[in-house]
Amino acid sequence: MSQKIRKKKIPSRDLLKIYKLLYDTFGPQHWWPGETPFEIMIGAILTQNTNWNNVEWAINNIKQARLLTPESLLKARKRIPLLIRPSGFYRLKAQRLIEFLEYFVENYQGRVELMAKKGVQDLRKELLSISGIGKETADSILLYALKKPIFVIDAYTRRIFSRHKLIDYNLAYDDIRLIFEKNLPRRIQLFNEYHALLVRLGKEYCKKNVPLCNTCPVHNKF
DNA sequence: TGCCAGGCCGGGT
DNA sequence: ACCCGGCATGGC
Repeated sequence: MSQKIRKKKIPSRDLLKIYKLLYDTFGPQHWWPGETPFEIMIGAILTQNTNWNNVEWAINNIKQARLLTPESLLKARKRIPLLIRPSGFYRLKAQRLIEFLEYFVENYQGRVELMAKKGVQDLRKELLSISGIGKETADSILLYALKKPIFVIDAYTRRIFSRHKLIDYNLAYDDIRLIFEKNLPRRIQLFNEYHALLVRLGKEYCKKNVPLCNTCPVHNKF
């Protein structure tokens, strides 16, 4: 039997309460872990279903090859699979990177500031039209690279909130996203920190086959 | 050692 | 509208 769908909306104060609890527990997470918006974009694609350590390894390979710019990476497209090999699914991700790079260079000259001029909803549609960029990847790019007010949902978010019976695990991505966006102040920094804190909590306490332990800082707190 | 990691796509039902 | 197999490496 599947979990009951929560019928009442999650009150805004609950979401803020959880945020404060996480922030008080873990402190600022300084996300996204990348030095430039472009590096963040690359990382968002490479981290799909992949441990972040492997992604860092891959990004460092690109850096050491001095190819961490849209144009240079696109020109060296044949080297991409080998460079990003540690991040897994490397042939697939090489294709995805190339598709994104072509889009980025052709439409915005590979310049973040030009891309960021466009409205968030238009950008989201554009990103989602690229094969290999789904909702979480698009939203990560929008929030962390382009500083747009979009709340990123990931497996940890879904798992944490469903285990605490605040949402149905199978609720659609955008439905979960809108719960956060509608019940929180529309602030970039809040969206940034909240998602990062959820990943932090998830990594330490909410892995796939490990039930939430009673030392989880959120356990029985709301 | 098997399971997992900050998904996504395409084909089948 | 779901459901599933495939994609791949490295850490524990």
